[in-house]
Amino acid sequence: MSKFFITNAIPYVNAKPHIGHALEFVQSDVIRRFHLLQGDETVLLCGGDENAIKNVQAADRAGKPVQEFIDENTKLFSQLAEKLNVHFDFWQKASSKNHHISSQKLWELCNKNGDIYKQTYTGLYCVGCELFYEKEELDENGECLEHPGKKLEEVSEENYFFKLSKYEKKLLELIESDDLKITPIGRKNEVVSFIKQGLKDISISRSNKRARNWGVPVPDDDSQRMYVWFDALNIYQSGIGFGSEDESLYKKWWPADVHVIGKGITRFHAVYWPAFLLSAGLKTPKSILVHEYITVNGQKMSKTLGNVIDPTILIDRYGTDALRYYCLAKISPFADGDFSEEKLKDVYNADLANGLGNLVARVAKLCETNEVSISDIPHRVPNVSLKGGYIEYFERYEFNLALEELWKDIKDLDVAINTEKPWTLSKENATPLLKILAYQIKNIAHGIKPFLPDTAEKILKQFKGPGIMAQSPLFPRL
RNA sequence: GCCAGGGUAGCUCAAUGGUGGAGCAGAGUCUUCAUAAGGCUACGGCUGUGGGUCCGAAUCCCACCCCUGGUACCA
Repeated sequence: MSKFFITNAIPYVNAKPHIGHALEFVQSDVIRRFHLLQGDETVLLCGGDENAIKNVQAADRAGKPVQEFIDENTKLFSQLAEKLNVHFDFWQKASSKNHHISSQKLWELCNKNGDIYKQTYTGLYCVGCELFYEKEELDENGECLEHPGKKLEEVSEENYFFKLSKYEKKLLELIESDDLKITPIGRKNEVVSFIKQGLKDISISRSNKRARNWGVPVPDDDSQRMYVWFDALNIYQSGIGFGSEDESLYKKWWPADVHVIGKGITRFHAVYWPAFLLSAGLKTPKSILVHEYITVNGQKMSKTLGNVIDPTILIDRYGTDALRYYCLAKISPFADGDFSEEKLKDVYNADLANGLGNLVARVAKLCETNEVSISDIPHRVPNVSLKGGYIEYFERYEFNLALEELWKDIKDLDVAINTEKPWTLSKENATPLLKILAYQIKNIAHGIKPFLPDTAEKILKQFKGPGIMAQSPLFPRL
C-alpha cells in the first residue's frame, strides 16, 4: 500500500462551471477511486484560483465585492462536484490566510536561493483590460480587441522577476528522464522543445495598483502583489499544509503523484511550477496528466458563441452516472472530444439503457423466476478476470479503452444468454448458468466502480444474494 | 511564418507496405428472459487533393488544401 496524491487544476472562479470542468472533475475522481480500490491511501485536492485580476474585473461587472463574488462562484463548483459524485479531500481557497502565508514562504525560499530580483518591466498596457499586451495581440491600429479606439499606454513598472533561465538544464533533465512524467507524449515533446528554445526570466509580481490590492502581498514590500501563477500553483502545497505551523500533512503527501490539468495551462505546470520548487529546494511533482477540451457540436465552447454547456442541467436530465460515463467513455483524454445533448442521449440509450441496464434486468429477472441463490463471497477484485488490458489502460489514463473492455463483457453475456436460452430450460438446468451470469455481472459491477460508483453499488446490492430480485431499470430508456 | 499532431463508412474511431475493420445511427431477420430491449445478417468507404516510389500505398516520398495545439511573462 502506498500513498497517492492527485490534484485537479484549480478553476477560475470568475464564472460558473461548464462541462469542461465536469470532465476534469470526473477524470480526477476516477483516478482517485481507482487508487483507493487498489488499496492505496489516496487523496484528491482542488481549490479556487481566486487571485487573478480577472476575478476582480468580473466582480466589478457583477457589481459585487470581490470576496463575495468569488465565494458565490466557488459554491457552484463544489455543488457541481457533489452532483458528479466527485469527492475532493482538500479544497484550498487562494484568498485564505493560510494560503497567503504558505505562498510567502515559497517566495522567501526562492528569494533566499537568490532567484528573485527586481527589474523594470515596460509594456503596452490597456487601462480598460488592466492587462499588458504584446504587439502581436493587437489589431492593425495597435489597439486591444476589447477596447477599440482606446490607445494603449506604455507603462514602466518595477517588478520582481524569477530566474527561470537558471533552471533550463535541470528542467530538461527532469522532463526528458520522466522524473516529471508528462502524459501524453505529445505534450511532453511540446514542453521539451519550449525549454530548448531557451527560457527567459519571468515577472512574478504586479504593482498593488495594477493588482487592485487583490492577491498575495509580496513579503517585505507593501507595494507589490504576487503574480497570480506564482501563488496559484502553490495551492497544491498550501492545501496540504505547506507553510503551516504543523507540516506533517505536507510531509506525508508531497510531492503530488499527478497533477491533472487541461492543455491550456501546460507550461505553467510543466515549466514554471517545477522551477519554483527546484529553486525553493522542494520536491517536484511526479507526473502531469494533460487532457484536451470539449467542443460542442464541433465548435469551441465560448461565451461569445453562447454555446457554453451547463453540466448541472445535464445531470438533472440524465443522471450523474450518465454524464460521468459520457465524459469517460466517449471523450478520449488525449484528443478534443465533442459533446452534444443528442450524442449524450444516444450513448445513454445504447450503452446504459440497452447495454448495461438491460443486461442486469434480464439476468435479475431470470434469477428471480428460477429462485437462484448465490453466496455473497466477495467475488474477485475488480480487474482480475476482466478482459485483458483493463488495468493497463487505466494506468495510461485511457479510461475510454478500459470501459470499452467492460462493455465487450456485457456484449458477451448478452450473446451467451441468447445462445443458451435459459428461459427454455428447467429450473435445475438453468441454475448453473444463471449463477455464472450473476457472478459475471458482479464482476462487471466491480469493474465499473471507479467510473460509475452509484450504478456499481446498486448492482452489487441487487446481486448480493442469496436471493436476487428484479428491480426497476437502472437507466430507463429515454 | 515556423514547429508538432491530425484529415479513413452519416457520426466516433481502429488498421503504418500485402485483399480497408469496429461501435453508434439507419435496414432486414430470429427470439421473448429483459427497459419496443437482446442475437444474427446485409448495407454502407475513388482512406483531404494532385503527383511520385514500388509487383503492391490509408500506410513511404514531394506539393497543395483544411482542422487542432504550441510559438512565453495571457489565465
